[in-house]
Amino acid sequence: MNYSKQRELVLQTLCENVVHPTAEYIYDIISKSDNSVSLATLYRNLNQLTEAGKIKKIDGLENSAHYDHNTEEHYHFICTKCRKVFDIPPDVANDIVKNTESKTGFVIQSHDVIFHGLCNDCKEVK
Amino acid sequence: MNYSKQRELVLQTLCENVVHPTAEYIYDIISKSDNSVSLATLYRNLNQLTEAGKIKKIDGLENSAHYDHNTEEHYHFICTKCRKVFDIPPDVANDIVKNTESKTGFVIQSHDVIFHGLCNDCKEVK
DNA sequence: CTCATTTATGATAACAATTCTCAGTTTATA
DNA sequence: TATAAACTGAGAATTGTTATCATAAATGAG
Repeated sequence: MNYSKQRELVLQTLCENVVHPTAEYIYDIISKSDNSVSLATLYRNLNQLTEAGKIKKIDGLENSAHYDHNTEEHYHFICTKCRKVFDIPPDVANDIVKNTESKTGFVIQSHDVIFHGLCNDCKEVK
Repeated sequence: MNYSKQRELVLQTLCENVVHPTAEYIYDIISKSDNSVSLATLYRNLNQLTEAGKIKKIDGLENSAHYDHNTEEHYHFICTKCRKVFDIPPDVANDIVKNTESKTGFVIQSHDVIFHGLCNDCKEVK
């Protein structure tokens, strides 16, 4: 993978955002800055960075993929009301991989956990 | 929800298939039979049945949604080689909801777990 | 039964997210 | 500093899914 200004900018933009943005969101942020990255290049780079393990793609949330600069193992929670995405530490399901492998015999390469529900702000309001 | 021949057929086709088919797969099967259901009706009915809790939609696998007639709590494993989808019993992560709720304070309405890896057939072959 | 209302259907257009194509540009390297 | 490899932008193409709308089937009160 060669260096490119655009890829650098994509990665940097993702890292600066604590939220778990979609491609569209990243595109909007970059477009508002002085620089710019075309949509095709943005998607290409998100895929390449994911492939290279430098970022993580989160599927299964709404219609479009979200991206995460945090590549450490962790899970996600999406609030069904405000739609915000939160990180969940992996120790809520400590032996999930070991248990599944021993129960099935399958080899597990990765796993994702997505919770849906109400975050602390939204659960208060009726 | 009124009765309809088409919805009945969609549900029946899904139940007869142990695999976790996509809309396209169901459409192909139905199309090969004497009856038929238009694509629009198929999607409409899959959504309605999901809404009514009679089937389950599985997001986060590949590009398109898969559907499951098993509405009991369970997880899924997709083989990265043969692309087959397997059921995983929920007891591989017994207290995952309780742990997450007590750790975060969030109210969890649902959660999904998806494993990626090699199934028993595919792990043998190098 | 039979008409009115509601709900469902098929055909197809529209849509959103993403990928592909390709000619031109940058980057790395010999 | 020339050459090959990798990257880019613009926009067309693809894919999965939803919306539109005129017609048809299901329901249910009289």
